[in-house]
Amino acid sequence: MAMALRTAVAAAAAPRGFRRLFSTTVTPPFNPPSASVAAQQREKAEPSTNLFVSGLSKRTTTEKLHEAFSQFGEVVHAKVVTDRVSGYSKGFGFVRYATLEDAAKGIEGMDGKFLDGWVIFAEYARPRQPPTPPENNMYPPYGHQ
DNA sequence: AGTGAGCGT
Repeated sequence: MAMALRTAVAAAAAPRGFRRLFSTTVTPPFNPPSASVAAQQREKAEPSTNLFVSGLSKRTTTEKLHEAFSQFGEVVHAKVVTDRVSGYSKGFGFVRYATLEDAAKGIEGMDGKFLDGWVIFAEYARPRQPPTPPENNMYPPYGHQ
């Protein structure tokens, strides 16, 4: 009985080692851009009229942001993100141009430039979160089925 | 906070 058991254990362990040998010969599948949403969030967003501006001075206001980016196109909306309770700037903001061409010129003209003594970064903003959460909160979370 | 990478009350 003891020998049969040891044989069974050895037979079960062997195939795992072979699988590793064969797995190295498998060609890795191509990874489309839509493979991982989380990884895509770390990459630069595709061209948009909306711009994400970071590296701002804490003293830079929405008006200053609007007027600085207006030199390179028609700004339809600009906003410095501030803390709701303290009211202080978080050091970044958003600028929306009227057209994609203006947005491109805005990046070319403002990215890496100085604003209020700080080097700012202008890039295309990522699409925002779903603005309309579905009505699926009527029932308590983690509740039983 | 005097904060210093980030994606919005």
